[in-house]
Amino acid sequence: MGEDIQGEKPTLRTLSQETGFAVATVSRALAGDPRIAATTRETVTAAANRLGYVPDRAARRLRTGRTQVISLLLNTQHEFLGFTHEFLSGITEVLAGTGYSVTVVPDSPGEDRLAPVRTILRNNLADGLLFTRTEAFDPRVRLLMEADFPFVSHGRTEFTTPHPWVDYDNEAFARQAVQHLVAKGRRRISLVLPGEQFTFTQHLRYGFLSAVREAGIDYEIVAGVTLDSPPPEIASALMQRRAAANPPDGYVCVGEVTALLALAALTDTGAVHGVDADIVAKRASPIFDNIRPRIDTVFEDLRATGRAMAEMLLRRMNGEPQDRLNRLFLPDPDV
Amino acid sequence: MGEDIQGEKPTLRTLSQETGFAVATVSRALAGDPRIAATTRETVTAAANRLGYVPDRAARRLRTGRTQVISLLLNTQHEFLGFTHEFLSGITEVLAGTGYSVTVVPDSPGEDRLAPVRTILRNNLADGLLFTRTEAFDPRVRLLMEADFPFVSHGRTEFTTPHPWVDYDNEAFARQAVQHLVAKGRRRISLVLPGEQFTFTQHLRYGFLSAVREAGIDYEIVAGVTLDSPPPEIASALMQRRAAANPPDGYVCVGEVTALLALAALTDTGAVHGVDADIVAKRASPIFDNIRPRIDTVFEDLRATGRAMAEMLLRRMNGEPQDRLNRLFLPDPDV
DNA sequence: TGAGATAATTGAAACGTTATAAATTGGGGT
DNA sequence: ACCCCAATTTATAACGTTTCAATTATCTCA
Repeated sequence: MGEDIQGEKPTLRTLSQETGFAVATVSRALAGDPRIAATTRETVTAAANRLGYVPDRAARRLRTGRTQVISLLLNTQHEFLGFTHEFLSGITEVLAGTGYSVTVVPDSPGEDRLAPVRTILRNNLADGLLFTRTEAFDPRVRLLMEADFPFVSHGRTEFTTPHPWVDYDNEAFARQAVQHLVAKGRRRISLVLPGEQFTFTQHLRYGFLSAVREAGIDYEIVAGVTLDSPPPEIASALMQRRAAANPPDGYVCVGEVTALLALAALTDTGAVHGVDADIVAKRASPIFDNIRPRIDTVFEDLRATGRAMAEMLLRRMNGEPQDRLNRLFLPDPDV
Repeated sequence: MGEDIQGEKPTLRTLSQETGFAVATVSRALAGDPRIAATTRETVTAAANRLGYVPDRAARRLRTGRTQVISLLLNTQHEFLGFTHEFLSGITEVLAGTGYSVTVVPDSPGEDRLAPVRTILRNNLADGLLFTRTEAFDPRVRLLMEADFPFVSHGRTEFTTPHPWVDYDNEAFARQAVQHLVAKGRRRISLVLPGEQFTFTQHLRYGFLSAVREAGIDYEIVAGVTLDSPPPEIASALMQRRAAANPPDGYVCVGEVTALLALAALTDTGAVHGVDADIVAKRASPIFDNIRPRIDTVFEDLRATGRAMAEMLLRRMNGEPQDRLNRLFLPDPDV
């Protein structure tokens, strides 16, 4: 491999000198333009490989306006312990080798959620966008659709215009979790919901309510806190409830942290998991395998989610019709 | 704010027409060149603000060769549950507003660890690099030093040439953990180490060994597995040991997963934490607050680590002498 | 008053690529 | 032999920025 240290980084001009063709010809040969003779394309490609030519991203970007960048809005709050890691791994896995790079942009919950999107649009910082924690009438979705900018949301919206999304069937999860608890004989099931603004909160509520009603059992949705409340607040809400009369005997937990909080609340009030109450949790990491007592879980594969979103974004950027680009992950109970 | 939709994106030429100065003058005025009259600078800056001018990254990059990008090698294996999230949050926190963006590059453990670095160097994909899991004679460090490319490693090396790094004092952690267990009366302490190639493995071993020898107690380093082994393998190694004669009565756990495994091993073999054995763990997330029984922990602030690394990289890129750019985080025991 | 310096500004080139439009080549048909 | 057309190739401009070298305006001092 007598490659590099050749001196300078090879450019189209280098290839032009090397092959004798003009720069423009070289460019089009590498682009696979059918108007360039097949023999020429071969010659040029061979030279490019030999010299280790790689197109300069800045130059291409300046000329074409395409950035070869995909941005991910990284939310600072997530209920799953390995959310960022798994999700990001899935995304980079798909994008490796496509020439796209992934930039991470913080999406602080307190601040204007539109600001980072505006910056990206205005300054042309990316060719596509991925984000999570989608709201029913998410302003980011509205803005991106208006701008006709490629994106995939993690979570659906309630807009009538279709757009690409990847989601997990939280309605089915909630329903199955309740049914599982009912099968264990539980008669009063408790649920902590995420903030009202998120679409998946509605899905969870609907699945939960329809299942408890169908089973004809009692239920309660913990008031005053959401999944995003500080854990101590959730803990104290759960504890207070257990201290009162007629505490729940079943918990549906939408994430790992809440599941641990519920488990701790049981333990700390002298209740025994499996006897006085049961927990069903959605999880994204394997840690529950190592937590005692074991609690029943449903796995949400966030790496696969990241992969699906990245693949879908690539297809969207390739111009596929938007209304086909949707994917709903169904719960795969390991309970 | 009568900004945008002005039609076209404002460029230096727009500002030139707007202010009457030449493009070159506008450029230097915005750069704060002292050879440009103060009044001119004001005029130009005002116009830039009014029109919402933002320099085009591609053009600047093409011209200057600087990418305004910092790359993070994201390892797929980490012992801490929120490693990626916390670390990345710290980095983006510091880089927000500096004009640098962060790209994430996968660093797969099985593959050549140099490959992504080579690509970044060769294709000029970034101005600086951050990475973790540093080895004693890390080939990435060697390559980057040769190329005189700015980077900060998470973890030290054993090269004689100094380079910027941020590290956690794992030797002190191991020592303190042992001392804590000894103070509780424990006499046979067990440790699972990371792979031998990592520098911090040596630090952990040294701190551990010197503390147990000083205390004159027994110890064992779990054989056949490392922190990166699949959790079931670690679990079975721990279980087997507990089933044998004279099991350990103390565990030093370098991460959260191992701590949970140790706890599960105790529970599953009928031993009681706090009675038959104690665990001290390093943790990076608050989840242990919610795990019962409570185990003693030492907190490693990975968000602060990310911040420190990003800040240090900025300083390195600004030309500060390398031998000053080091930071060792000391364990802050909450035990 | 003007020479010589200093301050301020500017034209032009370049970074590496792609797209447009024009130029060249080689046949085929008459 | 000549013209026309298709097949290839090429020169050129442009994307938006920075910087070198050159120009112009302003000032200082004999």
